Amino acid sequence: MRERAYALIKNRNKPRLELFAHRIIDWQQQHGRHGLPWQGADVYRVWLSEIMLQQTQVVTVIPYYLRFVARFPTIAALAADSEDAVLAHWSGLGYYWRARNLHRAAQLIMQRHGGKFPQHFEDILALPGIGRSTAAAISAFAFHERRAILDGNVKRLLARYHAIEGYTGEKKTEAQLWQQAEALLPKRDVAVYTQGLMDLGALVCTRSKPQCPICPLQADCAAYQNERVAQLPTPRPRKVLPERHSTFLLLLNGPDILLEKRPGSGIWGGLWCPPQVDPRLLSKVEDANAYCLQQFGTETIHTLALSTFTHTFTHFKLHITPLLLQVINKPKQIQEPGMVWLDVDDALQTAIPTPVRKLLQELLAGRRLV
DNA sequence: AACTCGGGGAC
DNA sequence: GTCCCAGAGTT
Repeated sequence: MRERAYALIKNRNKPRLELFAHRIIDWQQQHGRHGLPWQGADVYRVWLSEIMLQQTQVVTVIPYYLRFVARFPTIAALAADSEDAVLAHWSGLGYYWRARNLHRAAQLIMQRHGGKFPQHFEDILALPGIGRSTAAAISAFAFHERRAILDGNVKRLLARYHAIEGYTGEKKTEAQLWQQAEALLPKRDVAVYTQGLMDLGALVCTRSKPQCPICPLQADCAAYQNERVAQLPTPRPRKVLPERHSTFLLLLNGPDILLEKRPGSGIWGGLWCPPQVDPRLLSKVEDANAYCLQQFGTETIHTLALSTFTHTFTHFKLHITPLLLQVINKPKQIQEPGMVWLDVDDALQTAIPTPVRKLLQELLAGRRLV
């Protein structure tokens, strides 16, 4: 507290905008995060970390990041490998278009930029999966360029610091926040400053129970002065989640299960899933046998409905009823190229979404593969 | 401007 | 259960 007061007096001749950055940089060097695996790494690793960290917290990302760089150590290695291999290493992290864009961008870098990650902001921004904020973060961290980021942490921090009202996802509010983010940029030490903003948002200016007493911005934080910290930023408008129902057809032939590749766009794009069917098409469980015979040419000798569970997405709830179908044949001729019979153990190593992974693991644990 | 993309941590 | 996280792309 006394140190901060002294800092304010000591820097009284500095312009106020510069003082903000100075406090962030000072705080980062003393209290920020320094041991993250991508900090100080090459631009490929900085890029990868920024993509993985979109809408995903640091603790969740770290194990995925380490496995990913071990498997794909360079842009060239990433570009040369298959999309399936990339998705398999993304399996469970969510927002799978991030992985497909990453893979596509790696190939574009090989073509357009001779395998060297572009250094110019406009070229970085032009890569798929990289928007304004991510391009700025890469530019700041890897190239020490003076660019403003605006991620969830910074939005919350600035909304409080300037007491900006309105949902931060709203265009008008976001425009104000971008303007502030640009205005507050320091002339130098942009990498440390950017990391400081993120860390202060993640560690001190948290969504709930922010640590205002130890915050370096407390002295002139508008929300703190007005006792509006708990009310800012304005929360996202509430809305009721629509609900959908789906039956997962778990076709089992000995140790093998039938999976099909989902289309590139939409939920779980590019991932492998058991065939799904609208439960309204099956008036009774046995209807699934006829359905599978017609669709896949399989003859079922035993059918068992497992208990329904719910998977919640950002915009809807999915009620999943798994239907276990023991089949006695595995048609040689696969109708679609996007279909495959896989040993359940192998299926767990491929690109599957989390609810499918949980189902397969329960299947193995329950020894229901007979 | 409004929607669509997962999954998990924190509460 | 709710809310949000190192957001971007599409319409």
